[in-house]
Amino acid sequence: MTEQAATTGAGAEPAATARGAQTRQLILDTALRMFKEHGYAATSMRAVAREAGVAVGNAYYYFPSKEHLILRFYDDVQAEHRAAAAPVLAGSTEFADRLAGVLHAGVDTNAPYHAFATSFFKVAADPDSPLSPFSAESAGARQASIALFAEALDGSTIKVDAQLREELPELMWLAYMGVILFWVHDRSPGQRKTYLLIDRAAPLLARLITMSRLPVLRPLIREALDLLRHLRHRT
Amino acid sequence: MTEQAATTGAGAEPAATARGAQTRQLILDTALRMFKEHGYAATSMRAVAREAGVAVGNAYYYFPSKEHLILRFYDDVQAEHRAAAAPVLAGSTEFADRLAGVLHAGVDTNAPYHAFATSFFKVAADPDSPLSPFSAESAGARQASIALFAEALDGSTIKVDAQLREELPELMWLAYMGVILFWVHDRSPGQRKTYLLIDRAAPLLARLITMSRLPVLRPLIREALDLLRHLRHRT
DNA sequence: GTCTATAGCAAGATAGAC
DNA sequence: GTCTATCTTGCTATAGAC
Repeated sequence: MTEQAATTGAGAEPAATARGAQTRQLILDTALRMFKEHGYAATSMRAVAREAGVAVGNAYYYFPSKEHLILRFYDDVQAEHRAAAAPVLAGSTEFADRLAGVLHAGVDTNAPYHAFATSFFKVAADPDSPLSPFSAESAGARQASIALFAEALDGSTIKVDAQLREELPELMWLAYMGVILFWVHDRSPGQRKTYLLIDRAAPLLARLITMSRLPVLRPLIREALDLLRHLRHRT
Repeated sequence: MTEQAATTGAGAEPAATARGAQTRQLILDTALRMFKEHGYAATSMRAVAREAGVAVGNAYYYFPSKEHLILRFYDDVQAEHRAAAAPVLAGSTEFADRLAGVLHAGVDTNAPYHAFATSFFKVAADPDSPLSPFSAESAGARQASIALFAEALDGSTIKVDAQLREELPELMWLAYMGVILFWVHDRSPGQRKTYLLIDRAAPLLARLITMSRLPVLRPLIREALDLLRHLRHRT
């Protein structure tokens, strides 16, 4: 079992001594609890500090900004995601099952936070925010997540066009982002529509990927991949 | 100049008397000018009020929040989209050209404001906000936009599977939302990557849509459409 | 290296008098 | 409708204690 998700390059948040680590954890836990209870926007740094029994300055000593509190939270969720996905990755070699399983696990780990996920989703939507899934600061968590999808692909028996296979883990991660986007907007009880989407779209994608080697589709796929490579890099 | 864009159901912003309407317009014009000059974040409500020669409270009397100032602005831009798309819709019957043309027009009209478009985007990304493109309140604007894509489709010579054709305008609009999402994150000079995406993805989509009638793809398309119908309605 | 206390800034937003 | 005064909040600064 992999213990360590790659850490976000979020910058040093001091925790040299044991006492320091404890204080930092206290602040983080307090903040996340309050976020869950009252939402992100409605929870002020002053309130977090008061509730945790520390000075405001102390909170800022450990976390450069309010948003960085959530960044840490992302890391935790990502680590849980991998753990939650482990069973299905050990149990099936069917691509559709493995993909659906990892997506399921992703939504499951986020489920307890659906209520306040919306309140900080708008923060994550800002391209300039370190919270953006595309930002440099979240590169660590992103790479760890992509690696999880690579694992889902590699352990499957699906036959994939060689060029497509190279890009597929990142594309699967993109699909995951799409699922999260849907999930955030999903108002059905228990977000059951999101699960419906996963369970029915995964086999569809598996069939489409299998068909990627057909002569009719291959040139289309190749051109799409070429476009993707042009678009990927910044600037 | 088009007076009325489809209104966002953004709520009443008082303009009872003639003088009131004048004051409101003054505040709006001043704000938009300053946004364009210095960006959204760098323009404070105090500065807007001072520049317009009114009190801060007065600005808030007409606009519930700083973000609502942008909303009004966005309405104006939206109105330009249809006008900007008119030439290409009158000039070609090729589906790829028409789709690319409408998408181009959409990005073009937004282009001058890319720098502070992210500010609006943050608000629109919040599922609870009436400004969300998926919200009930923005249904009017959304339908108008979808109608524009329906026009792009109907005026083209492309052959489409009957069931797919029914859903295609909405799917094209969804693709447009995706393009905007990409555009907001696009840091390349002049957002040239967004134009690259449009110009190369549109022909690809056209080919894919044409192929939707092939026996290999048809069942896949049918199932995807069935899923789409299950997911569309709220709750 | 940790942590407190307090003061203060600029900004978004509001209350209530006129 | 319009103003002034005030509140709240993210965040910074400083100075010092253990």
